[in-house]
This record gives sequence, structure tokens and C-alpha cells, in this order.
Amino acid sequence: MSSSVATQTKPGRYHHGDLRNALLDAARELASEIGVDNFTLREVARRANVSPAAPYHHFADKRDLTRALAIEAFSKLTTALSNAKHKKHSPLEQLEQVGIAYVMFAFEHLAEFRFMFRRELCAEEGDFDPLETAGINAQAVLHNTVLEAQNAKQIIAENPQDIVITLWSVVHGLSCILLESPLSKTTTAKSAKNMAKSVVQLSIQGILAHRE
Amino acid sequence: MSSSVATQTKPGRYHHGDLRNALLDAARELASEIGVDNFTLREVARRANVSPAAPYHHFADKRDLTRALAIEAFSKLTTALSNAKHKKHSPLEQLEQVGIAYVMFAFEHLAEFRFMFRRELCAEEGDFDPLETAGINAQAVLHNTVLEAQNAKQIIAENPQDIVITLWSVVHGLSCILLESPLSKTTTAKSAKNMAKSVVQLSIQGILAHRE
DNA sequence: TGTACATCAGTGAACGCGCGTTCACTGATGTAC
DNA sequence: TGTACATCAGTGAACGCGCGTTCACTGATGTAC
Repeated sequence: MSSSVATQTKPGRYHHGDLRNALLDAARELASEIGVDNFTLREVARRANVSPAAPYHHFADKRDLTRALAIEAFSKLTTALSNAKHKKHSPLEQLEQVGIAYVMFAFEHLAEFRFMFRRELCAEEGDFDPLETAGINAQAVLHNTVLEAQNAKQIIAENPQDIVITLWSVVHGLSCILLESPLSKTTTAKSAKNMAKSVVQLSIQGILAHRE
Repeated sequence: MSSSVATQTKPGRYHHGDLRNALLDAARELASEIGVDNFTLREVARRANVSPAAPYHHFADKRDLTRALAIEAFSKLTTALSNAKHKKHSPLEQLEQVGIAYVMFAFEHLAEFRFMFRRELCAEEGDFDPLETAGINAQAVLHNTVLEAQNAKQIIAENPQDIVITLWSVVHGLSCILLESPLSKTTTAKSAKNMAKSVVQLSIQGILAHRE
């Protein structure tokens, strides 16, 4: 069923070898199939071919597993956004690429994306939740790119945080729409990328007919 | 507990009088408190002070209730967006107001907003799902406003659907962020409105330093 | 190299729980005459 | 206006279910001597 490396290590053995990762793989698979509701730890264990009690040697409880999923996903997102910043490109071009990369990440990591922004499912109480930190790190990539584009005078000198929120909103919003709306039925990777490009470009250049 | 009119009609009677609406009220209350997960029909019935079986005289099953909630909410959203279009204002100003109204709707109808965009919770199979239609109606308000602004040559003559998706993305994205992110802890109606205004204006005018 | 033993990482049965839903029922309401 | 009766909209007990989690257990592994 699963084709990941981790789940295939040494089948049939009493000791699994890398059950923690196998469980995370199974959880991603399950979440991408059925979404976040009706997501059960027992089904994750079933898909990893272990007993319902086995996960408790690797995660404190169900929430701990989904938290791990979300934290890891934010870290992957940070990497994906950073990789979109090619130094040969101007800051403005980088800004565009980061925006497109965000949408593509959501499209390609549907399951994790569903957990990342469901605080009630994953968040911990307290001020230094690693999940929150992971989210801030991802946003920092966008923030830095905005600052660079401002320094290069390629974009307006408006309060950078406002610009970050605007761009974050537009790519996050498009991601949600692509994932959850009726549109999602017919979206392909290619059409997602085209929409991302169009939306990012339009929100960068604006839709105003002429400057006031 | 609940202060709505519907839940207060003639307490103590064997027949409730308006249980359907009382259940919808209780469902909204519950969803805004605990979110969409762990949302149970039994708890809704409990809050409406009726037995667990009572809802089945008004809704086919649990999903039918959440669907009703979502459909009604889309209809309210359509009204809210339409009301934001004051005819005295220019199409461009209307566009801005519609965008802000979207975010404010999400902020003020947190519970319903959580259901509206969770297709796996609410959607029906088939081509003419009333929920889908209700969503399209809401989007039509934005679409028409874009067309009017184009006719008035206040915004660029780009493919209007691209513009609609861009604006929808930005307000939807901001709504999600306000509702689900760490920001949500400190957001007030006033700060939500200010952010909405800033984000809508920036995405309309663009952030480019000068035209190419 | 061999052996004793602690530790790790599984098993499988069991727990209590609350859920969605059904059922036979009954009190309240509305209407025909 | 009164009465018989159908229908509506509740009740409360019960159903099976799968869940998260715990428990005593055991097979596998690693290490000290």
C-alpha cells in the first residue's frame, strides 16, 4: 500500500526498525485520503501493520503525532520557500517565486497542510510552542524577501509587515481554495502553478488601472 | 446559556415551537467554542435542552444539520457582501468594501465560516449541490463588482476571473489567518477591520514601486 | 567467544466512553364533523 | 362548542461501534564480564 522507504524496512520482523517514521508516513497517507476529521490513531497503526498500542512507544498520544506532523511540515515549507529564492534573481523575482512555491507546497502536501493550520488539533498551551516557532520561521523567509525587495527599491516602502500579511494572505487563500473548494476537483499541478503565478503577479502589480 | 430568540420560545413545553432554529443556534454556539472537530450532535441537542433523538425530526442526520448551517451561512455572506455595495460609491470603492466585508463576515461568524469551507463535512455528491450553488452566489457578488469596475475603467482589463480569484484569495486567506493562526489570540473587531482594509488596498493598488 | 541480564519495542486483550442512530412510546396539537 | 381522531414532535432507553488508551506480557537486542 505505502511505497515509502521507511515503511518497507525489514518486513516481518518483530521489531520494526523505524516505526516512528512509518507511522508518520501512514498518517500523511491517511490524512490525504480522508482529511483531518475521522483521522484515527488506530487506523494509522493499522496502515503501518502494527498493533494499536505500538504508537505509544513513539508518541505520547494522538495529538503528539499530529503535532509532529505539523512541525515537520512547517520545516519542510521553510526549506521549500528558501529553495525558491535563487540568488541570481532579483528580490522582486524571488518574491514571486516564494509565493508560487507556497501554493505548490500546499498542493503537493495536502495532508500536512490540513494539519498545519488547525491549531485546535495540534497547538500546545504555553508561550514557546515549537509549532508556533516553526510557523514563524516559515514566514520569516517571506519577510526577508520583502525587506530585500524594499532595499532594492523594487517595491514600495510601505510597512513591511503589511506587505507580508498581504502576500501571505493571497497565497494562503489560494491554497485553501485549491484544496477545499469545488475547484479542487479539476485542479492539476500545472493549473495550480498557473493560477499561483497569475494571482501572485496580480497582487504584486495591483489591479488599478492607473496610479492616482 | 444561549441568548438567541429562537432558543427561548416557550420554555418547559413538551413541544418546543422552533426546535429547528434552536438546534442551529446551539450548533453555531458549539462550533464557535470548540471548533469543528469533536462537534457532536448529542452536544447540540444537550444545549438545546432536548433528547438526543429530537434532532432527527428536523434533520436527516448530523451531516444534514451542518450542511444546513453552511448553506444558510453562504446566504448570509451573500447578503453581507451585497450590503457592502453602496450605490453612491464608485465601483472601485465598492470592490474595496466588499473585500473588507468578507473578512468581517468571517470574523463575526467564526463558527459558520469553519463549516463553509470544509467540503468533506458538508458537501453532497452530485452536480447540483445547493451548498455549491450558495457558494457560487456569494462569489458572484464579487465577480459583478469586478466587472463594473472594469466597465468604469477603474481597474485593468485583465481576465476578470483572474482578478476575482486574486481578490477572493486575499480576503479568504486573511480570514483564515485571523481565525486560525497565533494572531487570532489578540485580534479584535477593530484590528481585524484595519488589517482587512490594509490588505485589500495593497492588493488592489499593488506593491510595485513603479510601473514597468 | 559465551552467557546473563537489562532494556527496548513490540503484542493482544481489555477498559470505559461517548458517539450516531433507532425504536416504541406518548403528550400536544390541529381538524373534521 | 364539543368530541374523535390523525398527525406532529417530543421522550428515554437501547443498539452496536470504534475510538484512545492502558496493561501485563514477551520476543529481540545490546552490553558487561
